[in-house]
Amino acid sequence: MKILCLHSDYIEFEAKKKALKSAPDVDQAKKKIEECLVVLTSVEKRDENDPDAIVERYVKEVTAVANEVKADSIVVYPYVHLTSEPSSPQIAMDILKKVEKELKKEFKVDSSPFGYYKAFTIACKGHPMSELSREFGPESKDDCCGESEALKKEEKIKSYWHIMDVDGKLHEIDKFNFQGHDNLKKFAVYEKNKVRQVDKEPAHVALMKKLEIADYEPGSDAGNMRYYPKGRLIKSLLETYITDRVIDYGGVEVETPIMYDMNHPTLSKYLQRFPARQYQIDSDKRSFFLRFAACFGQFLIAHDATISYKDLPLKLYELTRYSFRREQSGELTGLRRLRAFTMPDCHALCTDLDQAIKEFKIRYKFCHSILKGVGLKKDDVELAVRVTKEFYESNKEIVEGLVKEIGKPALIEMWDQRIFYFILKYELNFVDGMNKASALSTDQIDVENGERYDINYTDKEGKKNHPHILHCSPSGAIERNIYALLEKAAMQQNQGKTPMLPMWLTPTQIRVIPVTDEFNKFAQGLTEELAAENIRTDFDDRELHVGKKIRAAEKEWCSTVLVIGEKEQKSKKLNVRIRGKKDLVVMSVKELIEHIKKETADMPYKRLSLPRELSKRTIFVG
RNA sequence: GCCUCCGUAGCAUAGUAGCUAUUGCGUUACCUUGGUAAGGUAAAGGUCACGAGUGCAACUCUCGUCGGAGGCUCCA
Repeated sequence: MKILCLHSDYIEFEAKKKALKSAPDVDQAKKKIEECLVVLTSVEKRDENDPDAIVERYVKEVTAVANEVKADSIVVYPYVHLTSEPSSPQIAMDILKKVEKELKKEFKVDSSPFGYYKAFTIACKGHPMSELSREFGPESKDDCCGESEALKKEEKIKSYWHIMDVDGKLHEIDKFNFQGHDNLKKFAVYEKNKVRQVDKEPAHVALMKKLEIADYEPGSDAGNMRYYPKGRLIKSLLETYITDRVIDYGGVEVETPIMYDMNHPTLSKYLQRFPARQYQIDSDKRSFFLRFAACFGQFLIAHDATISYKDLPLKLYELTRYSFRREQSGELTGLRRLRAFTMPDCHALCTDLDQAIKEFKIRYKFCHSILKGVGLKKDDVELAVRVTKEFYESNKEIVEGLVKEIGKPALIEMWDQRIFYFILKYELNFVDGMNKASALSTDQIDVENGERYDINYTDKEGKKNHPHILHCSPSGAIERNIYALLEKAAMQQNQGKTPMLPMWLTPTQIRVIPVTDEFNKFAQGLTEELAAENIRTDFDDRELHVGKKIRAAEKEWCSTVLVIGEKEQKSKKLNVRIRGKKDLVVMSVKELIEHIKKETADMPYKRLSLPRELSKRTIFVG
C-alpha cells in the first residue's frame, strides 16, 4: 500500500470515462470538497495477502495524519499510479470500500470513483505537514502498529510458569528453593520478569576482537559480522562437527535457497504468523524475503517428495549460512544476537504423534551430546520446556523425562492454548556472566505445517497422511556457540583460572618459539613435522626476546608452547608449556603428538589459513 | 523502533572554546643473540565518526546522520 496525503483547501474532480470495464457506474460525476485531507491511494499486489490487516493499518495511518493536521474531512482517492505493482482491481475496490466504512466512524468521508479517467484540481495548503507519504504492507518491516496475528494472539494467551524438580514435581517459581541452582534462578527470573541489571559490554565482545575471531562490520547492516581467519576456522570446525554428527544421527543434508517469494501462497501465510522481522529484497517486479530458518526450503522439498511410512522418520538437514532475522537494532549484541547467523536446522517428518515423541526423546539426548562436544556441559546450560496445558496433562512423563535426563530442576512454561504451530518445545539455555540467558539447542513438535505445506506420506493402508514435524537446531546458532565459549572463558578468568577454548577449536594448538634465529631452521622443521600430523602448529620467527614471544603466545590462547634451542636440538626432548598448567612438562615429540591427539580425539581437524611463520602474518586487529 | 550513555592514530586511552592534540601497545628502522608472561633507542602514524549551526575562534557548545553499549520491547 502506498498513500500520499495532501492537506488541501479543496479538491475538485470529474469522472470522464471508464478505464476499467468492471468500474461501477457513478451517479454524480463531478464533485468538490473543501477543507479536507486528500489521500491518494495505491493498493499493491502484496496487500492481497492480508487485506484486513491493510485496512486496519490504513485507517490507523490516515487517522494519525488527519489528527495531526486537524482535518475532519477525508477524501479517499484511488490513484494507482503511485505503484508499479498494483493489486487486482477487485481487491483494491474491496479494500477501499472497507477503509471508507471504517474511517466514517470518525470522519466525514468522500471518495472519488474507482476505475475512471478523472480530471482533478487540488489546492494543497503547502504547510510543512501538508504533504505526507506512507508506505506499508502486510509484512512491512517498519510495521509498528500492524502487528501480526501471532503477536496479538500471544498477548491474549495466559502462560503459567513453574519449576519442575528432578522428581517431576511442579513448584511455583516464587516458592522454589533455588539453593545450588544459581543459574536456573537467574534464568527463571530473566525469563519471567525480564529483569536485567547490566551496564557493561558483554565480555565476549572484547575477546572476539582481541582473538581476531570476529568484528562488527560498519559497511554492512548491523548484526552482520566479519570473521577473520581464526574466526572462520573456529566457525568452520563447529559447522563440520555438527554436520558430521547430524549425518551420523541419520540426517539427510540438503541445500535450499536463502530467499523466497513473498507472494508464494503457502509461504505468505506462514510469514503472517510471525512478527514482521525479515529482510526484503526487490528484484524486478517481485519481492523476496530472506529466510529466517531452513523450514521453507525443506518443506517445499518434502512437499514434492514421494514418501512412504517406511521412510519415516525422515530427517532433513541443512546448515544455513545464513539465516536472517531483522531483530530490532537495540537487541543486537556481539555474537549473541545477530541479524545474519549460521544455524544448523534439522527437521524430522514423523508418521504420528507417537513416533514424533519417540524421535523427540532421541534428539534431546543428541542435543546434549552435541553441546558437550562443543564444550558446553550440562552444568553450563539450563533447561526450559514450553508446552500447552493440554499436551502436558496427557503426556506428563515426557516433560519429566527431559528434566530427569539433565539431572537438575528446569523452567516450565505452560500455555492454556496453542500459540504457534507447536505443542511442545524445549531449549537448552546458556546463562552468561551478566545473567543473560540465550537459547542454544532447541526442538519442537509441530502439528500444523505438515498440512499447511501439504506434505504427504503414504501409510500402510496406502492412504495419504500429513506428518508431524520436529524442528531442531541441535546446537543453536554457531555464532552463539562461540559467544557461549568466550563468555564461559571470561567467567573462568574472573575466577582466576586461565581462559581457553577447547583444544580442537584453538587456532594455534602448538606454538614453537626458537630461542634465537639460529634455531629458526630447526623450529621450522619441527613445525612441519607436527603440522604433518594434523596439528595446527606455527612458529614465532619474529626478532623478539623469548619472554615477549611467550607472552604473545599466552595472549593468543595457544594450547601448548615449545621454546626450543640448543638443548632441545641435542636431546630431542621438548619443554612443553601446557595452557592452564603451571609447570613445564618434558616430552618427546611423539608424546606431545599423543597428548594433542588425545585432547582432540573424535573432533574434526582443519588447517588454519594463515602462514606458519608469525612474521608473515597480517595483523587484522590492533 | 523508543530512552540513556559513548565515538580522539591499527588497538587502547588523556585532554582543552585559543599557538605544534597526550600516553601506552602495535608498526618501521637501528642496537641487543636473548631460555619460559613486556630489553633499549629513534621514526612514521590524526579531517578528534560524518554533516550542519552558534561564536572572532569548535575536537570541545547545539542539532541532525551513521556506528557502538546498556535499558525498554522482542527473540518463529
